Amino acid sequence: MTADDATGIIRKANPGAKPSRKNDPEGTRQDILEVATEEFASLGFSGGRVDAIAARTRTTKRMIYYYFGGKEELYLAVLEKVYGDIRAIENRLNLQDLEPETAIRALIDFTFDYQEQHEDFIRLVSIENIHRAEHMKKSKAIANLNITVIDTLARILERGRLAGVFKADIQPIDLHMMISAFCFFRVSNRHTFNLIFHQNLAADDTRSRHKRMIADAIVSLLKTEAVGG
Amino acid sequence: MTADDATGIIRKANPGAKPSRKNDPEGTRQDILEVATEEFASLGFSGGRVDAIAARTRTTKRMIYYYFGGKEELYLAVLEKVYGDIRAIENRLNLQDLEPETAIRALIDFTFDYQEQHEDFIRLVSIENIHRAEHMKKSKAIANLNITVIDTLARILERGRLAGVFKADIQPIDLHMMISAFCFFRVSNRHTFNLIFHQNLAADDTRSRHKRMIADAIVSLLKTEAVGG
DNA sequence: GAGGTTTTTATCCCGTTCGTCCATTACCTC
DNA sequence: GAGGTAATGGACGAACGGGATAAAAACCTC
Repeated sequence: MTADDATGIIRKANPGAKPSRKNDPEGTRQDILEVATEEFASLGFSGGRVDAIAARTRTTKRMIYYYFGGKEELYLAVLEKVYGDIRAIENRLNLQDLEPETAIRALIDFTFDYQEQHEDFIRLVSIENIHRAEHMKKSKAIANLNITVIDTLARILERGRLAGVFKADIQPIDLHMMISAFCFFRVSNRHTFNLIFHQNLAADDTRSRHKRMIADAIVSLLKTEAVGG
Repeated sequence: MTADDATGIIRKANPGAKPSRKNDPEGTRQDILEVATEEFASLGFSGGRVDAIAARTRTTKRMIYYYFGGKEELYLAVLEKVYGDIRAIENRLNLQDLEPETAIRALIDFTFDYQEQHEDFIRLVSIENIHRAEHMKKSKAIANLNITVIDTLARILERGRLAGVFKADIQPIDLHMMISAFCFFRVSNRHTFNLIFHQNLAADDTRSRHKRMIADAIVSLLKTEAVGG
């Protein structure tokens, strides 16, 4: 195996000579981060291998330590990236122009689709919970993330109550938890669930049925007067 | 450290002599299984250490291999035990004498409490999903488990529909998924959720509020006529 | 183009960890 | 109590895996 094969990239054509090196700090960093995301999401923190990550990048293991410091810091960087992504998108949601019920349904729709399409995110969150969020606790970036969903929900609920469509007294965070729980579980637990109940939670018809069911459950909860007790 | 200290158990008093050994195959097996449950639930399959398990049993690592064959088989035995436990309890539930709504609320109540009280189970299920249920797939014991919850739910739904209290057309498995999702998420994701939203999902008042909310959501879903679409 | 800094490559190191080997002790049967 | 089987203990091995070291190549600045 020649050096050419090992690196896989030669940017200048310099026949007969050693392949020249091209520095690309940001590219290298991103490359590592992307591969690490896959590795950790797929195998967990303990299961993920630094050597395996290095092997799939176009660079070497040394660069991981150079840019990130170590396995844990790399994992944390991955975590910060995926959390940053979802918050950024959430913050761009604009639901204030919609009718309360429509707004809630739109938010559920978004959450449902996002979670379904970002299995890596779901897996990383699950993994982090297995670790009792011990890594996340060290992250200032995640602690400082601007969470607007709760405010968004609070305003929708308030408008709904004023309009008389929402009668139940539900706290925004609780509502968010309920929506997340539904959407998250379908993805996070699909493997054991499918196996035990002979289902296919990834199937199209199941998906649309579930989406409707979840939205109906939330909406009917909000519309129903508390039973009291 | 003497041999006495190392084993921790001397069943016969034979002063001045080596402590005698007592064979206890079933006890040894159970001992290992219990410690392994804690270890794997706490640290995951990759994170769990065979040596650590052995150290906390009253026996040695050799016995793990003698009785279970290896790390993976031990982990599978743990999985089979906890799944067997919950199914056994579920199968003993008797909800057919209750009014449909009361029965549903009782089932939710049970599920909620069981999940909350069996964090090890929740964690092991999460862990197994991280592994895409690859270990569980190898288990005949789990595949052959008798799942009665779905039948129970089906009968409650049917009775509710006949009585005119339940109007929505919901499939038993979907309903079970929804209930599980709620109850599971609160426990499985509590660490990241608490951190991000500055909550305490383990607090008493949160717990009872959530239990009521979940039950209300399910019940109002079932009682509400489908919106159609 | 010289000097210093940043980025990169190649190789080595040592603690950890799963699993095994072999000898020994308890137990059961006749 | 003799002989065979089941259960147990303790130490050892070999591979793995995270991380470190040293040196070279590219890049930037003046």
